Order: sequence, then C-alpha cells, then structure tokens
Amino acid sequence: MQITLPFHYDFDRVLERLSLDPLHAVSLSDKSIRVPMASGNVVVVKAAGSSRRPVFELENLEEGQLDRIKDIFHFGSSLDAVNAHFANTNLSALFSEHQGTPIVREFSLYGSLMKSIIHQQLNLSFAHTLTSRFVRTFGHENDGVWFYPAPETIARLRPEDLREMQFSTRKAEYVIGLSEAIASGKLDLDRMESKADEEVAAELVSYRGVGPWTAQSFLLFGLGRPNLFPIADIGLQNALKIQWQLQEKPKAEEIMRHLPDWSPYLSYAALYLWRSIE
DNA sequence: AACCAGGGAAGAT
DNA sequence: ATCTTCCATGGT
Repeated sequence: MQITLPFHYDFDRVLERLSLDPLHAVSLSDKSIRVPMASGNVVVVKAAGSSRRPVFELENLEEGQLDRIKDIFHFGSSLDAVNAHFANTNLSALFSEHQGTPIVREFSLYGSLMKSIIHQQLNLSFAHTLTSRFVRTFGHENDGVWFYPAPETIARLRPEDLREMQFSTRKAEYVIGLSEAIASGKLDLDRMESKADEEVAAELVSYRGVGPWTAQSFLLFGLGRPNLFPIADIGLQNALKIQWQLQEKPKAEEIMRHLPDWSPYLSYAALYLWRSIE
C-alpha cells in the first residue's frame, strides 16, 4: 500500500542514521529499509516522494501492522510543534539544520534493551561490531534482514559463550540476566508501552546492568518517548562541547541548566546533537 | 603508549 | 546519600 504525509519529512536523514547500524537493511540508492516485524515478516518501507511531499510505498504489510509502522517511523504527526519550541532556544541553528528528522523507534523492544547494554562505555564502531556479532550468532535472518534472538535463547547461555565474541564478563552477565527476567515473564517490556517514563525507568534500573543511561536510551529509542536527555552520554557531552565552543566537555550541572528550556522535547535535542557529530 | 568510549556496580566515605 | 574506584574491551 501507499501512504502520503501532509507534512515535511526527511527520510534521507532517517536512512542515513539507520545505516550506521550494520544490522539494518538500508538501501540508500533505493531509499528503502527492510523492517523486521514481531510476527516474523519483513515490511519494506520505500520512499516514493520527496521530503516536501513525502510518499511511502509499504510492501508486505500484514493485517494490523500499519499502525506499528506509522509509530516506528513517526508517520502520524508533523514535527511543527517541536521546531516551533526550539526556534527561540540556543539550539535553534541545530534544529533548523535537522528539520523534518523524526525519532525512529528501534524495531524490537528487547533488541533496544540489549543494544543499549552492549553499547555501554564502548566506542560506536566496536559497539556496532559487538551487537552485530551477537545478533548474527544467536538471532536469525529472514527476507534479507536480521532479527534479534528470542530472550529465551540468550537466557540459556553462559557468560563464556558471550566472552568468546569479546563481551566483557560483566556485560555478558547483564545481557543474560535481563534475558532470563524477560523469558520468565518477570520483566514484561511490552507492558512498558502504557507506563509513564519514571515508572519504566524505576523498574528497569532495578535490574543489574541497567543504569540511568540505559533506561533513558530504552525510553528514547525503544519506546520513542519525546522527553529524554541521557546526561551521562559521552557523545552528547562532546556534541555540546562543540556546539558551545568549549575547551572541555560540559559538566552535568551545566547541561542540566538548559534542560528546562528544551523540555518537553529533550529527545529531539539529544537526537540532533548526536547527529551533529556522526 | 596512553587515553578514550552513546556506563554501571561495588566499595569507601 | 554521594563520591571514588574498578571493570574489560577495541579504537585512535
């Protein structure tokens, strides 16, 4: 089927960012991406218009999956309110630069959580290598795209199995421990969809390996929430150092002074700052 | 070679 | 409660 958006939408920027993750099946020449769906099929989202007149061709869409696709890609509403909000802030230039770039949700909540843990304290290059190795070893490929493994699969592993692919012992324990909690039903990620940010964060942080940064990343990219700014993130600190032309990375208190100005769209500030150094 | 990286747990005040 | 140290690994 085909859908047309009645507002500006920069799919080129979306694909550019998604293509940074080697697990994503992006075709820049084709302006398309293959999306692994929870039910096992793969939906192809392909740009058929322009950023000014966005039209998308959705292939292999199954019954009831349109809402999920619209949710993932933020096809449901424009970013006019976001842009208007930042027009009078110290990030106005940044927002002008990235106009029409939405937050695109991770395709799997479990994948989002695993990816955040694997990415902790690692440079992006190695983090992507490690995540890719994790999925290609324990997940499965279908219709040209990789699916994250089932939590049950990872719950059965021993830390040594992950150490072989250069996980640290701790990271292996975190990943397996959370997968156990999810597989047993104790931790239900789907149920997070209807909970408030603070409630989600409080529950996730109670698990070993999940701190504020990981909980915020899950809320931002996994659930697509609009008002998170992971203050501990080195990338954001470096981006702000450049943005503000500082000699050193700004300290947490310095950054926090600006958060009220950027709220309730902190996630967009974070996204565009990340984009500014990628 | 030394320092850094899309942090977090454990230990020490 | 808050501050400091240690963890493990590849990148630059």
